[in-house]
Amino acid sequence: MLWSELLIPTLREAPADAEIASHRLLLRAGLVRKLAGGAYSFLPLGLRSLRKLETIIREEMNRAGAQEVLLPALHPRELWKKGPRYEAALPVMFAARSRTDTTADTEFLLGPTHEEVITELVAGHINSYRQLPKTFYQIQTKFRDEIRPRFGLMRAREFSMKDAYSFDATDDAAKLSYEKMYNAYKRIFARAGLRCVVVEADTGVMGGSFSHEFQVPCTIGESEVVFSDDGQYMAAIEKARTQPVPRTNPSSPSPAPEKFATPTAKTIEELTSQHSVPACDQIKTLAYLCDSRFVLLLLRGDHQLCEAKVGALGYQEYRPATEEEIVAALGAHPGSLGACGVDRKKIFKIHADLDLQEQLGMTTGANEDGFHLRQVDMGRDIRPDSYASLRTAQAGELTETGSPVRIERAIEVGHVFKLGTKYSDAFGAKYLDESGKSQTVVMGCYGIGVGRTLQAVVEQSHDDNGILWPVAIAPFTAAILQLDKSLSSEALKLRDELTALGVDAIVDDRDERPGVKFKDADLIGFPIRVTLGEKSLKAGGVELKWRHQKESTLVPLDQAAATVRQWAAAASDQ
RNA sequence: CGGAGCGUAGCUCAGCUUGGUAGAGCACUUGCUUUGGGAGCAAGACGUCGCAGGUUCAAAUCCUGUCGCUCCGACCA
Repeated sequence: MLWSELLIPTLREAPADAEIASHRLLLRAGLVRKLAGGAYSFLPLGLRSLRKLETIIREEMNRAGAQEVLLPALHPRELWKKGPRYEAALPVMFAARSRTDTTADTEFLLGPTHEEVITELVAGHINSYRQLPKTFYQIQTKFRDEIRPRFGLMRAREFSMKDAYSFDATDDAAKLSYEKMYNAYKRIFARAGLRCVVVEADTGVMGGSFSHEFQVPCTIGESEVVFSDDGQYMAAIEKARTQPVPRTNPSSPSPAPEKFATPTAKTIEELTSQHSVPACDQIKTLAYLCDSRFVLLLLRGDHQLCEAKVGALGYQEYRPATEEEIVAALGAHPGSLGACGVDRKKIFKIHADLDLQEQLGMTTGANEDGFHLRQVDMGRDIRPDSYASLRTAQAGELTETGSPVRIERAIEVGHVFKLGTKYSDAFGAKYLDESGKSQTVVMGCYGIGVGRTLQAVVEQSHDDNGILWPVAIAPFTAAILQLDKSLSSEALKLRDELTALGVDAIVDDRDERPGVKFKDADLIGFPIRVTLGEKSLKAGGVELKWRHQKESTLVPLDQAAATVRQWAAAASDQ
């Protein structure tokens, strides 16, 4: 390829609306351009990298026995209504109106993901255990009406995703499929030159029995991952469980709860400062509407609710109750709420955090404005319907084995779920087993954000001058900087030799000063730079230089191609 | 959806307070010089000042509305 023929609009200055390094670099290096919020065009160089990443993904999917399909982006609304998460997914789906739509609802939705489509397909075509297992994958554009697209490709409204779906006869077989995908993912990210960690994760709206996230630790990440210092424990914040800072639990039951006036204490902090009740001795009472029913969530005063864990209780939809709803159900305003002696007819469930189990001598709201109760014993006075992990882990707390944890931000590049039968039940994906009995197919699903992964590589691998692409997904492995017009035939010959050896190279044939070419090559970050100029020829050939190293190597012109190939091959083997 | 900020040339930004003929640097075109880390000189081209209304003799500038973008938060399969 000739530089002069391609559209490579590098920018000397960063566009003002790009905040993070990788976003700025993708724009400055001329890899992508924004069309609208959350919608990006890939320019020739950006597309080359994207395609290389997709190729890696395809190779690993195929190696793991998955087969590729291409599914529509246009989904009938009826299909989603038939599925198990229509209500929950509705807010993020773009609707597409057809001319023939007559009702208020549109007939079509733009697919945010494809479990419904693939399960419907499989339900219609797989009838026998002999046809299982099967794993399908697709790499294509998905649409999500993100409330707040940001950071370029990191969270876009239109984005490329690889999704795979496994279908198995039994739960054990499904676990095997899951493991295959899990291992394929590790290979994919390793080949893409990405350092990532795998953590236990929450299944969220997707549902299912367990899942793992592939996370790239990075300060601008939007996920939080809990790591233990001894390296034994890693988990998504939505899943993490740690031991709380201990409180001193009285050894014997309290006397009966005692009401006391707290006219100006509406918060945990005010109760601590005005009435000397440590936060850890308080019960925080949060009112939520879960699947339209009133639910109380109880936490220790010094703990924070982790909303994802509310979903893990089995609720599909949940939100904090409004003040009106709270007064109607409890008769008091936020700041004086408690679960003692509440009218259970108005309250569907009371869920308490694990760290409240068997706690004695707690203080909580009296459900009467301006009053609290002390000497509250969980088992005697509140009797929650369940104890579950509800709180957010905090840095410095200990794992079960006693190692302190820290919390780091990370970019979620992949997520694998063992789904179970949530979708196959809804779509009637059944098969006949060996004994002729009808069974439900067991599923798993496995996603990779392709554009996000590409950007994560840039975020993880750059310096002040630009990107440092791994050989595997660089737009071109080598850039030949032709510094003198007169050397055009030498440059092209070198390019052709490299091509013949399987190394893709771009020739910077522009009529630009050397400095411009060096700067642009560094900015885009081609792994290997080949400098060809009168000066280098006089010195004995061409200069070869790794993007990530300072020193260059002088190589005779006729050995240049072979040497570049060696370098590239060595890097790929690592 | 709450909070904050920004929309002026392809990019970075000034001008707005105090209304009076649209600016700079970079990029682009042409010429000359230069040529190993974002060259110099000269000449040139490039704008419905986000959009709509209003005030005014006169609006990039003041007022109202609206749209878009960015950041923080909430949300996130």
